[in-house]
Amino acid sequence: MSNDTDTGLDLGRRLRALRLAHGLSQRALAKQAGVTNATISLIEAGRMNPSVGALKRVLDGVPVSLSDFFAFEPKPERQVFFAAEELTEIGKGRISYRQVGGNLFGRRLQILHERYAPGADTGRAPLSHDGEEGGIVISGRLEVTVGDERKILGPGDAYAFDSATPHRFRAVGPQDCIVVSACTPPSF
Amino acid sequence: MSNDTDTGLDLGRRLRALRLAHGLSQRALAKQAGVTNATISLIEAGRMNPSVGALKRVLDGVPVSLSDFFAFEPKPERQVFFAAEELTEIGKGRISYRQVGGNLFGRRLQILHERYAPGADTGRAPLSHDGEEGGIVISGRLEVTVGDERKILGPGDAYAFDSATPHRFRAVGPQDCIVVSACTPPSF
DNA sequence: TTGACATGTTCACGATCCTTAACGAGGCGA
DNA sequence: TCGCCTCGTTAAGGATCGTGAACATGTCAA
Repeated sequence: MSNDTDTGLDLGRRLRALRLAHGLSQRALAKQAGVTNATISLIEAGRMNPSVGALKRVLDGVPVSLSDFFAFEPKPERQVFFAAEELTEIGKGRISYRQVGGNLFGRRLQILHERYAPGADTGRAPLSHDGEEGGIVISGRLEVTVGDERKILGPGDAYAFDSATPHRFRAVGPQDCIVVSACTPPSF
Repeated sequence: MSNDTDTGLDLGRRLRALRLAHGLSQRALAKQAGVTNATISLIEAGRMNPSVGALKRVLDGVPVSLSDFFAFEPKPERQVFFAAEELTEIGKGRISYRQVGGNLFGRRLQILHERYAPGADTGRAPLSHDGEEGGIVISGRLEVTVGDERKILGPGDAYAFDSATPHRFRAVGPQDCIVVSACTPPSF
């Protein structure tokens, strides 16, 4: 750990995931929190060990309590993004189901067909509810943020993650975005 | 708040309560935590706003998680020590009741320093409320009637019974009788 | 392309943390 | 009483935080 200020807390990861899940830029969060964007950047980069007061101000800008912030346990790494050709075909009949991540999921799945207007945005997502979810982009372009990972997916690309991880979806580009998604347990 | 580093978090009170609850001195906690006793002292005094890493090290020495630490809601400040002249008089006539603590709202225990003039008598007590009470005679002689039992107590003697039982106190002998009593819940 | 804007990063510097090393108060046995 | 220990507090100074101001990159519209 050459340059890092390692507290063994994943402060940076935690904060970045939290911020992105709420659709905030570093400067936006900094403004709400009353600190500077440099502070956010350095904390997220793990290059500084903030004071409790500073961290509280930052979290008040989200807002999230210190207790909840530290209660959030970042999940162990797992494959999140799958290229189009990585999907496994499990289609039956005349419909082709191409499953994300092989047999990672259990059986209590609800599958949705979603359509995003250009620029549509899920905004913030609940920080922690049990379950898993995933989806496949059919057409258009979808920006997916999961934890501190962000990627723009195109037709055929897919995502899959644990619902406890903060996440966010946003359609980018000029056309509608169509996604087939699934989650468990079913969430009307 | 002249000199204080006030984060609105009661960091100092939290930490002190936690440390004392674990029977640790500042130096003992500091040693286990790998920080210096000065750090503990300054944090508890509210004269410094520790870094998250430092606070984590301190809490690891307890040990308590950051989440639990911040979830812990410190009780509203309440007076703990009372000088003799600070006890609030709630008696009248020939019996003096001097209560520990002025406002018992939200408390479960009422403690009284009682002084009976010679021959003073409580009469028959209301027998409705639940709870327990008891006391120790400090000086003089006290005739205690509980239910159908009656006894005269001298210095060092004590009593304890269920408040629902009819009871009565009467000072006997030539001198004042002093009793320290307690009951739960408070009876006003 | 160009400009305008937003994003995240980096750097110099004043403010603050955290340590080292003291101090005063209080308890206990000789 | 003395000596010795432990307690919590305080002062001085090097290390680090957090800021203000740049920088580099990417996106979008014209």
